[in-house]
Amino acid sequence: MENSAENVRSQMRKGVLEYCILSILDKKEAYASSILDELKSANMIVVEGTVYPLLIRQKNQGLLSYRWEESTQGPPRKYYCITEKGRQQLGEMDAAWQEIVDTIKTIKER
Amino acid sequence: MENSAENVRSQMRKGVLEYCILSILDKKEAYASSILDELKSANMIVVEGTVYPLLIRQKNQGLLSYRWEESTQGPPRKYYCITEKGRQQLGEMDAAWQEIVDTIKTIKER
DNA sequence: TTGAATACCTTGCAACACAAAGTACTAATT
DNA sequence: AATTAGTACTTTGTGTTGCAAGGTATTCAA
Repeated sequence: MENSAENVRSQMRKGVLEYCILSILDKKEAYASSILDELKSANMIVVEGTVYPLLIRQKNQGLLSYRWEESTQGPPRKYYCITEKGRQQLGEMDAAWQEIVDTIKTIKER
Repeated sequence: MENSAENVRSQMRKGVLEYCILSILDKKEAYASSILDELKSANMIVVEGTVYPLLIRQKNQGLLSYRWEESTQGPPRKYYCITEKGRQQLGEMDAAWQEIVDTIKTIKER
């Protein structure tokens, strides 16, 4: 029922992943697999079944748009791109993140 | 369906709250209402319905123990205290938290 | 005895991450 | 031509979490 170390990380990822993905797409458009690679290289382990539904959710909320692009290596890719609304949301997330970081610092330092 | 700013914060709290509570109890024992007050004063808005079940969960996992203490002002208080196992878990959470903070820094700086 | 303050607890719901399985396209083997 | 490996996208079901809303119980003052 519990894999302590991994479970701790999994729970902390909640809500933060969405922030990571918007941040990645704020720099340049990308498709799901490449986003997965970037997250892994930044030490954030995630799986497909988490990222795909998340991208669809964000698209349905109007935070992202996408276009199909042919690939010479395999099936076509769905390139996601942040929207204006997505940038606003990202701004809110930057603030929320900073708040949480500060809160924990406050609690720890007391 | 959505109160964007608040919802963003609520989602980010997931998994982090547990960390905050263990951190607070690592310094000194406390009862639920006083923990709520400390969280609020550190800018982490939470409600009773969140904290009580969380404390019970952590107790059931053996991370906390408690004792009842009479109060001159109202009903008796349930003072929670971190256990050895709780301290170990807290150590893992410290590492997990640092990892996430670093991950986001990495993504943002690229 | 009524009300306010304090403190604890429960129920039902929505959001999220994950495991596991499935679909579909391309290119290199066999 | 058929099979296999690689790439990419999608869906279903499960467990965990935070929250709103409501409830129980104790003490003390008006």
